[in-house]
Amino acid sequence: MLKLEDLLRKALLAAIEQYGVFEEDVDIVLEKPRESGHGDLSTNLALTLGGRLGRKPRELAGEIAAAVSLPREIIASVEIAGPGFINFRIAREHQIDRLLALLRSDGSLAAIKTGGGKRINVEFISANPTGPLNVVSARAGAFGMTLANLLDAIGFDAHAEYYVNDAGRQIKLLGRSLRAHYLQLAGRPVEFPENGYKGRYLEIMAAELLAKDSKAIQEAGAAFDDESFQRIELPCGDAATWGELPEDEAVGCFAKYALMKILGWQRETCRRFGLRFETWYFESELHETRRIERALERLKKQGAVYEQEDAVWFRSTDFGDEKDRVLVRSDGMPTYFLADIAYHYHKFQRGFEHAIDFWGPDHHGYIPRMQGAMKALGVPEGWLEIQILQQVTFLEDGRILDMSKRKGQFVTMDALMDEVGADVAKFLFLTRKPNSHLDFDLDLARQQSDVNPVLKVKYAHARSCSLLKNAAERGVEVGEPTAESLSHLEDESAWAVARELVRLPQVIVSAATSREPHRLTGYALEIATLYNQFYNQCKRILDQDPARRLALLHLSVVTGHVLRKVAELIGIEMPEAMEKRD
RNA sequence: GCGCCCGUAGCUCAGUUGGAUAGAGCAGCGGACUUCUAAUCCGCAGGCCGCAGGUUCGAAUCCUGCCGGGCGCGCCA
Repeated sequence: MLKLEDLLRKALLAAIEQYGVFEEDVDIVLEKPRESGHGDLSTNLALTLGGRLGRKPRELAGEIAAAVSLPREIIASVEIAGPGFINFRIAREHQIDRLLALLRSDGSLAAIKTGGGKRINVEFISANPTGPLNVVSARAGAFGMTLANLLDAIGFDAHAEYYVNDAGRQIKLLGRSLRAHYLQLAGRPVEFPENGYKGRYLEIMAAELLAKDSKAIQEAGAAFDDESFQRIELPCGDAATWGELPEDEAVGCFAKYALMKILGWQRETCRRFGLRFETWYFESELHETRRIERALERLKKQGAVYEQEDAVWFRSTDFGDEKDRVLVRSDGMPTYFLADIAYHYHKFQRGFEHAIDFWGPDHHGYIPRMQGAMKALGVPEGWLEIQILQQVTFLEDGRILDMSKRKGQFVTMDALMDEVGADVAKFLFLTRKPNSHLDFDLDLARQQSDVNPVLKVKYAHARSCSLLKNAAERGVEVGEPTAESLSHLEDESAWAVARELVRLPQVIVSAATSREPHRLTGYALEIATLYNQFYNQCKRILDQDPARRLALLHLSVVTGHVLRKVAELIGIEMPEAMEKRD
């Protein structure tokens, strides 16, 4: 695909030299016209050039079209149309080559690997470890993972990362909350902490701890066997004795236990959702390795810091923020902001050439100060890229669900997967672009019916598989598609599928570079629709004469391959058969 | 009040980074099952692309100003 565009660009450049226009003067845009009647590729070159040269675009287009020289076996026709578009129609032989190139390991999907193996860090979800993962994290999960997959697909080395805020007030509050639940269950009067976590999960956790005690602790700890979680350590002793400890110490033990349990849940939820994080980065590590102080020192050295009213401030107004921000509170505690600076600075030091963060819309006001801090630390402009994922509103019975964690009334990511399945959820999240709000109607998603676009895609895939299976059962030798077999592709509906299939490399590149993974789902749906149309149009493929039959079967081979490729990027299953529904 | 995001069919949203006659799904109406799996397909109807200016060959897309909605504006995280 890209090679073809280069060829056209070169030819067009040669054709416009006569007007004294050279490569550096123009940006030649080639795109697939919306209407297939307008050819396979189109350029607006004459339109943009017309104004500059003081010529009528349509006339100019005619001249350029006449001057452009292209090999016949690649470009079948060059036409001018509309106000001055130049439209190219790709020769059948070359379209077939492109279809075949999709299947080759050194083909068009290899050609888009232009990232040079550069390491890119993609951080997403990073929810507080104070409860089970909330559904609002699911969208970030789907986007982050798919973007990481896309970056890998274009030749980068993407590194999915989860930041764990396992230090600070929230954790203390978590410990106090669990302790209160535990003591209450043990029949001891205790005041529940203000703003404490009241979710059922903590009551259950407390009950389990009360019933099984050290055994529960051992079990929770045993869940962490891999490297990322070596920081997780068992709390001292057993729960029965924690109640006797001074409150501060007891809180520490309860907090450790709660953290261990909750991280276990969160990790399991991510696994179930198909999210593979290469690193779980713990905030506590930043404290232990003194990176927080070191980041502060560095900011001080740059003169970006001052003291006022016992607190330490970052001069973020120097970097376009609306006010300066506190780094160290007057009680001597570093703020979340400072820890986050240290974390991102360390991310930079770890050798990533680029970092992408996915944040919720409630954090957008945080961007200027974070970017300001990176700049102050000498991190190159643009190194940190922050993507804001807009809000998801969940609807049930036509009403908006309140997702507040604190009130203990929330829908978990696990509940979502129980209800609609991971694939449906992922696909639906990825049908909207990142910066538009998403209404997720649970009643609708629960229906395993045709309102679910993902099923349409899966069905199209299963259909292509069953067609091939039936062919085999009838003794038809299918084998691999070749230029010869596909040369018998005649049906217009089949070519409509083919033309869409060969766009795959471009779709991947554009989805990756624009950070808009939702283009993948749209593409998959388009393929499914076109394939269904084709399937309806070309009745009884297996009863056709052998040459045509083989061409259509081979088109199905490529279709299946492309759908699986997209599914792999999105992280969903593509079944070979669907259960028959009556 | 200031900042960010959004405003496209009755509903939920796409719109290939400024292109040709603005699309899809659902809902509505009418068709196609002696089926290679109908979870499908075909047709009809549905639009002031929030409003008003501007930029240019050309704007749903870019700029400005309004209107409407969401979110944010802590020594919280």
